[in-house]
Amino acid sequence: MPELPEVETVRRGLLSAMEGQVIKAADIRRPDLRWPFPENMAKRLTGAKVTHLRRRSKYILADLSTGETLIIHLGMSGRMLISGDETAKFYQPHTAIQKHDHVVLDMQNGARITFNDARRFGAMDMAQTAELEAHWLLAKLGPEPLGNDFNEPYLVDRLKGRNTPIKTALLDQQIVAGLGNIYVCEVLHRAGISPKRKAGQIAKERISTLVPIIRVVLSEAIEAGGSSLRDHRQTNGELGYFQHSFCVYDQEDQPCVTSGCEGKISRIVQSGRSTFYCAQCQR
DNA sequence: ATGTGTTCCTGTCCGC
DNA sequence: TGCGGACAGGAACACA
Repeated sequence: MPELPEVETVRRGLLSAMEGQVIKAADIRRPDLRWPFPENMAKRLTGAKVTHLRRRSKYILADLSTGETLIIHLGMSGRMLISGDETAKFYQPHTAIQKHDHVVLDMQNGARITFNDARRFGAMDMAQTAELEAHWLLAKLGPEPLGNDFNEPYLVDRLKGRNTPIKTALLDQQIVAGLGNIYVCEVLHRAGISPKRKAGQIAKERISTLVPIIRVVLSEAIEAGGSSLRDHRQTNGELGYFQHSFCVYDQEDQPCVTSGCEGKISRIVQSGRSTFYCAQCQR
């Protein structure tokens, strides 16, 4: 799925078509994604103005004039595509419904937002905006990696005593919210830390280096429009291009790009997920 | 409380 | 070509 940079790319792409605009009609084409859609979702969306379009971790949050917020998660394969937006830099005409188009929002300004998700690991829910932070999907999330609450003392403290590998710890959304498999691999490579090292056994000076590296990697990826491997698309259908900057992810058997390193990228499996790293320069 | 493995679902790719 | 198995940007859940 989209990790934080991909979700942020999608949010930015949706801004001009959605923020400040009224939802004219909502077509909910099946009863559920990962979970059932909320009661009367179409009715609750119709006629509402989107006052703000925000992001929390990997969730897109559309605050509505009705006092509710639409919560959107893209899962592994979710896309949001815009058509019919006259103000768009790259105009896309409407197309016929495609396979796996599950939700279609028609805006008063003529723009259409289509949520497409082949694997249906995505989700949508609605909640009172004032009570959003208590929503079960959001309540336990850790701090935003690009925000001030995520800092060196915080991370050192949260990893203290943890017996799980650092790779697994950084994937834990309760520790830091927004990293996924790609960016954790890339971050650990830049930090020169082995993904296998127990989180609680890494010197605090080394843990501290992770904070700025996480910020830089995510920021660079957002700048690049995210990473498109299989599913991720920007809202105009364009690919992201951060995948061309991968040092380790999906680079099994490639030579390590660290200057002076003679190593080769390995793939291992941790907690059921692929980890890519260089055993030579990541210790 | 922490750590690990399974599960949801569809599509694609690789080897035989 | 066809078929089976592995694998895919996530994360809730069940269990040790």
